[in-house]
Amino acid sequence: MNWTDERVEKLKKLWSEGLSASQIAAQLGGVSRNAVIGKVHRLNLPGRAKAGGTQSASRPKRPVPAAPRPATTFQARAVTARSVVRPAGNTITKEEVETDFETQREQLPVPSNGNSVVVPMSRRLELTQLTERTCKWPIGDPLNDDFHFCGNESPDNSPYCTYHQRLAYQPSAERRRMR
DNA sequence: CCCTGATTCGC
DNA sequence: GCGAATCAGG
Repeated sequence: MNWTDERVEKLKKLWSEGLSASQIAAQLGGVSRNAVIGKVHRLNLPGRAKAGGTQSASRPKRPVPAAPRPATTFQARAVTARSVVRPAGNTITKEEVETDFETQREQLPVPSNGNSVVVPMSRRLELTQLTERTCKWPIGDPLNDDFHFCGNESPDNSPYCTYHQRLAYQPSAERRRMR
């Protein structure tokens, strides 16, 4: 796709409106967010200001020396086999001394028995931010400006999160008597 | 992992 | 000039 005057104009407009590069790329179509960002820079459009000023201080002109693609020319030889005697038939993986940090799972109030009318909070995503694994359940009136999508994580390739999945695919209520 | 913008550099 | 690859940060 070329950067026609029209497209450049739209780019400028959307960028000035604060849309993200990926959002703009989505609207323009045919270009990646990288393309958009690259173009923005080439046009000398103002970048996104970092509020507060805490950042933007460090920015080495040349952070990347030169050695991106080493190709497959190295030999994996660093095998330091620790001779640790294991009980017969017990093959341990790798990690011997491992810092085991706790991963305490937060238990959300999700009663697995019947009475669960818990409506998950939505992430209020905009159409352009939906990805392959975000719930696409619409919320609100599309004509209203507060319209958004659920946006919570959806399993694998499902278009909806586990909650909205049920709403979307409610089995015909009367048909559980089969046996 | 998802996303964001910034930069470099081969094309 | 273009934008993929990459870096860096949230």
